This record gives sequence, structure tokens and C-alpha cells, in this order.
Amino acid sequence: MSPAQFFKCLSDETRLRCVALLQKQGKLCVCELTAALGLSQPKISRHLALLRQCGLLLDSREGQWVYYQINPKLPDWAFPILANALTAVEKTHQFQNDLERLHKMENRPELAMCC
Amino acid sequence: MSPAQFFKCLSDETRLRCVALLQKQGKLCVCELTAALGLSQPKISRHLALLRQCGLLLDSREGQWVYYQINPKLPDWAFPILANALTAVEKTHQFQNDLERLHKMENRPELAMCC
DNA sequence: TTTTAATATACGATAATCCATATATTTATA
DNA sequence: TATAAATATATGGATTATCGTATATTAAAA
Repeated sequence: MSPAQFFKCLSDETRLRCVALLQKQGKLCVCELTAALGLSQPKISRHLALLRQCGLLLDSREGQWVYYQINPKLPDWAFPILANALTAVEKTHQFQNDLERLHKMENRPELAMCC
Repeated sequence: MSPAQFFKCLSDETRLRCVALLQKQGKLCVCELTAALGLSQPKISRHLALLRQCGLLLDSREGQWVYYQINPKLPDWAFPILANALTAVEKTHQFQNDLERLHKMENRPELAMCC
């Protein structure tokens, strides 16, 4: 992935919010991201698929849930950019709301239970 | 400018190469960027206009030349991202070629002469 | 085996992006 | 003032992105 392609991944608000949440939380499933962002499931799923196809995210199925995480094998230059992206996004009200909705989510699947 | 909008500015290869060159060189005029990237003048000019309108770049006219530079009044979170972007871009052959073409440029306007 | 929950994909429409080409604008110079 | 150089913008077309909606797929549960 080229630097420009990498920035394109982060250039959409929905994708950037997902990536920031995943950096902060480690692993999240699609329904958690859908609840946190308050957007439709197909919309979230399509953006996650794009990030997976680019290699920015990894997915792993745990029963009926599919968990996403930042790909630990990204090129070295990518991690500092992700860290600074999180710093930038964390300041926004929108991201604070995303985190709050995530924490208030009901029936949240517990990753620990599957492993 | 929101973080996502900022990343969108960097998501185009032409714009990213311009921004990286400007970080490295401080100030460059349109004809220098055109020579360095080996692209058409209207193409460079259009991308620079976009970056200026977003507030990422500042322009200043010096006689017949218009110089562009990184806007020093960007939000605090933007500078580390720009620094990391340069680190990533510097590794590419394309950017190394851009730098070489810039240094080999003939009749390069000397900024010092105007001030 | 039917049903349900979670997730992914297909489809069609709209909007945004990018480009090549042509032309306008600005400034310096003859 | 006429010309040339540097830069900016306008136009139209091609490509790509994004979205809402509907539907397909997968896995668990009844």
C-alpha cells in the first residue's frame, strides 16, 4: 500500500472513526462499530471490507461475530501516522460520542467468552 | 479543517508529492513543482489551489512567481501527521526522482533574488 | 430443520473527483 | 503598448466513491 492509498483509507469520516475506535479498543465486531457510530450495518460493513482489502485491517470470525483489528503487519511508516490520527480524532466531539455509545451498548458481545 | 478532510488532502499522489516537497524545501513556486513532478502546469496549479483553499498551504506572489508553503497556522495535530507523511513518502523512488528533477531544473527562479 | 442474529454483497442512483485542453489573468520586459 | 512568461480558471468527459435498499450468506439456537 502506498502512502497516498493509506491516506485515502483515512480520508472518509466513517472509516476514520472506525480505525480510531479500533486503535483505542483493540478489537471490535461489526455490531459494536455499528452501534458506536450510529450508522447502518451495510454502510459499516462496506467500509470495513474496503479497509480489509487494502490490508489496513484484519478480520477474524468468533462464532457469529466478525472482529476487526488494525493489521499489525502494516509497513513501519504507517503506525506513527495511525497514532497521530487517533490523537487528532480523539479531540472531536463526534469521536467522544462514538466512545460513549460503545460503552453504553446493550447486549455487547464479550470477546473473552469465546476464547 | 477536520482530520478526515486533512487526510483527503493527502490522499492524492500529486498533492502528497507537492506537500512532501514543500516540507523538505520550505517554499517552492509553481514552475518548480511542475518541473519536479514532471506534470502539466494546470494539473499542478489545480491541486495547489485545492490545498490553498483547504488552508493546508499558503501562497505568496514574488513578481511573476507564486510561491507555496505549508501553512504554519495549521492545527497542532496536523504537524506530526505531516512529518510522518514526509517520512513515508521520502522512502519512495518517485519522491527521490522528484527531488532529483528539482535540483537539476534549469533557470530555476532564485527566491533570494526577490527579497 | 426451521428460525434468528450477525455479517456481507449486489444493484442502481447520485455525487464527487480527476483530467486534458483551451483560455484568461497577472506581471515583467521589449 | 505589445509581447512573453508564469499562473489560474473554465469546460466537458470519464472515472470513481458513496449511499440506501434489498438480498445473500453464515453460524447459532430453537
